[in-house]
Amino acid sequence: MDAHYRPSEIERDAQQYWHKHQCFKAVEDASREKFYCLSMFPYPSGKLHMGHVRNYTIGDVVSRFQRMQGKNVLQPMGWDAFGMPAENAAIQNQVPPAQWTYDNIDYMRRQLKALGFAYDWDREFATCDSDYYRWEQWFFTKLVEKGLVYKKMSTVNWDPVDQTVLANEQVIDGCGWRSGAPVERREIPLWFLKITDYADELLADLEEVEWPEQVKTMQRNWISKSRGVELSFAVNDSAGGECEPLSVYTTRPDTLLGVTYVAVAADHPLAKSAAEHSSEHGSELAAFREECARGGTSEADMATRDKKGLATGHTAIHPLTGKKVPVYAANFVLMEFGTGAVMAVPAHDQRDWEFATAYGLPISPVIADADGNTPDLTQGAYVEHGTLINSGEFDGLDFDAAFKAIAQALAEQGRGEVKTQYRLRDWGIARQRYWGAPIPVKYGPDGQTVPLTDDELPVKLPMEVTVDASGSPLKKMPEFSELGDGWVRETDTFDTFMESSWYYARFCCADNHDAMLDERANYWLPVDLYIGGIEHAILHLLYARFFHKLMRDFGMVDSDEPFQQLLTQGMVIAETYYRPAENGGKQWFNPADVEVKRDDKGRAVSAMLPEDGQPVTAGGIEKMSKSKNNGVDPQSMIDKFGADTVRLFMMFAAPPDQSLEWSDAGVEGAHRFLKRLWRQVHEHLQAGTPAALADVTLTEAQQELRRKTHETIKKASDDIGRRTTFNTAIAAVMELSNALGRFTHDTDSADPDNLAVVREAVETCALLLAPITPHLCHALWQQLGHDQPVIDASWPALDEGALARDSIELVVQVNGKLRARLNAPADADKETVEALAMEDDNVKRHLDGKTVRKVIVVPGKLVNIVVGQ
RNA sequence: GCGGAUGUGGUGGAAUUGGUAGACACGCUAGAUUUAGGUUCUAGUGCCGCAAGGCGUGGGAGUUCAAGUCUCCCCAUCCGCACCA
Repeated sequence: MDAHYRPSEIERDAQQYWHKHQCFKAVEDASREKFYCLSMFPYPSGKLHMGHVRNYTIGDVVSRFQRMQGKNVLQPMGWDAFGMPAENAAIQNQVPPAQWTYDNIDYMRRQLKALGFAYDWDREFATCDSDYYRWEQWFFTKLVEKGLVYKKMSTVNWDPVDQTVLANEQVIDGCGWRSGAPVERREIPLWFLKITDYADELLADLEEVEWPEQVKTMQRNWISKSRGVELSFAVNDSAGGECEPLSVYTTRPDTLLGVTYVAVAADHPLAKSAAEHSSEHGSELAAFREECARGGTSEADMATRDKKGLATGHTAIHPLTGKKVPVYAANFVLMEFGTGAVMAVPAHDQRDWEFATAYGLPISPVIADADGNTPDLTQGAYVEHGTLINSGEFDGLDFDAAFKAIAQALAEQGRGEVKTQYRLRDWGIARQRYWGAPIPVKYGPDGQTVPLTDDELPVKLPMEVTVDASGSPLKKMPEFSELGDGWVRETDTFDTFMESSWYYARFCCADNHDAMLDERANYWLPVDLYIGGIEHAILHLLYARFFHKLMRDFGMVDSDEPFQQLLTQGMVIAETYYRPAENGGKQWFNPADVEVKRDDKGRAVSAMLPEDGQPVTAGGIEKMSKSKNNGVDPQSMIDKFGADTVRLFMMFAAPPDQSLEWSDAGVEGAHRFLKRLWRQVHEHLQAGTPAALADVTLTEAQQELRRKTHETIKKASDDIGRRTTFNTAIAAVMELSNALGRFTHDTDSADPDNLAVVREAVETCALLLAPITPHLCHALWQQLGHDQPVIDASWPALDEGALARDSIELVVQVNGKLRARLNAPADADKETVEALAMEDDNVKRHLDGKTVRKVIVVPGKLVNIVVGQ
């Protein structure tokens, strides 16, 4: 055995072995328990970043662990290949998006292979392969048949200079990112999927999956089912003429008598007609509407704007009292949301209160506070439920009774009804972009809208294309869009969330050219463990769950949920450094190029660029990104230390669901540990031939090392298998390695009996680390004389007998403060333990002159003696 | 603005069921060995204090024999918000 750890050779050899023996090819086998482990597939943006490495290392560790548990494991990999960056690269570098994408895939595939991930590469595909998206197009036409698809007008960001639709990401401070022109909102007809039809089931089935509670909560809040009342206000214009009644939804019908105004979205038809017809408010209102139409469409944009409003001049008639209240147009009411209008109760809704306060509108309380008094409304609204006041016949009712009575009163007049509503909106799936799957629809000369038939599919995306910043390229390609006889193709493409909503199922049968899915999907699905970033907690995961239910309802899968267990991994973050730039912005420097000075405690005190000797400013620890130039290239780390070191550091530096701070020193530490382990095995093999463990009568020291070995097996098994806290599993193996070092240091290392116990310990290290550092363990296992490769070895078995102890350490507290530690027999009863505690000198000193009031004994842990004066 | 999370030594983190705060690692200090395949080994290292001891898990209150862990309030940071993926 080589005395030195040489990762590049070891990793090459192990990877060649796996490749030659097709170790990771997954074959359906009904007689074996399956385990489908899936990591979120990457967008092929160029090269892997550390976030990918982290994500895929977690998946690989679990896959290899489950394999060692005897499961039939499937771990596939593919490419989420459609999306905007390919178009942006095309504009910048004049490279066709397809070429750019497939080149990136080739490079990133090599990187994944260099990291030694146990993928079944036979199942690989990219979503931009027509073999993949053809099924998506086919499925879309089936959804149309089933009535789950419709077209409606929707608001998009319009760049008036580039004459193109912008994504929210491309809107910076209300302006187009390329043109810099203020963005306008525009209404265009778009395709939608009826995800709201499945809202109830999407809520209910969250109970069925083993997901982090926080993710389930986020999804519940996103769908947000509420019970309320939809009611209508009659409306008069400023001249007293009758208008369309105004429909609003409220979850607080109990506060109906506290309505002092009504607010509508600026783009609500009522605001529009008021702007056009009202002489008094018209021009002012038109200007306000124009102002509201500027800027991005994202909800965060809208909600953080200063709350502004303007009276429309219209009045609404209170449906129960007949009282007249003003109708305002307001920028915080969203047309997309509900009816685009709200009834305002400033006494009992904080946002209404703030608006009323700013615009001098009346605030009238109708709910009593907890003491039954009129609530204090000087500092804000009173939003709790309570007993009704100032509400005429409804006075004295509590929330439930008032809800019922007021809903009934409205219903009797035909002015309202109880309604269940969801915050969830239908899924807009049309994009005015080139690099996506074409939506398989054609339009006829007489305005017909017709989904394509099976024999017209797939609609292949033309690969030779000129992409520029203005508009959709497909629109400008008559050879694509013109079908003759006045028929034209839809030129919008699918939202890329469509592709990522069912790829996990396609991996089960990616080679089937005759069907979207086949029976193999039911062998592998649901995915047993799905791993990916927390940033996907809502949209991607919700859409994929929806798609799974759609496929189920078409009989393609028999499960209700796609992902049984979910692990949301944290971000990879790193320090940032910058200097003020001349244009007023910041020039960012990569941490690898910056030298940090530290004080004698290791605190960073200053940083500078060795290149010019001038200082740079630390900008805080942020997510690795191009914009902050704080990314660390995985490739350079693999080249320097090897894949195993990178994998080990990634898994050791933080638990998987927390953010992980990159540290060069930490990577070196991980590398050091692997070198030490290699050396330990090497020295062990040099020391001689071990006796058979079964024949050895163990000394105390040997027993202790065996106990440590089996404690480590117990902890690592639980940490990896149940808790998925790989960092603590690694720490446990490090402890075993330290114990091993002490043992060989303190005892005769050539003694065959000692060697027997050491052999068990080093083999345990190799097996426990095999999922994490598979190349190194492959080599160690070979060196330890095994014919069978470690990839086919079983997870080590726990010997409960080795864990036994005669005595344990107990802690003695006096009034909760630690005063003594004592050794007690493992099976000592309460009385014995208490007596032992009382005998301790230091304990006696703290009891001196005081009365013992109570003694608490926690068996196997501690004694707490409570004393008073 | 709304929804979700996080906060522990100089640093990353550990403490799984309310029961010894700081495992493991980095860094730092001292010593030894070696002088080059990113050395290795030993000892020390939460803070204050000579010590006894006291203090200590973002801040403030509370429950408990006992709180990093439970409850309430506050602060800071991060993620998502429907066309980034």
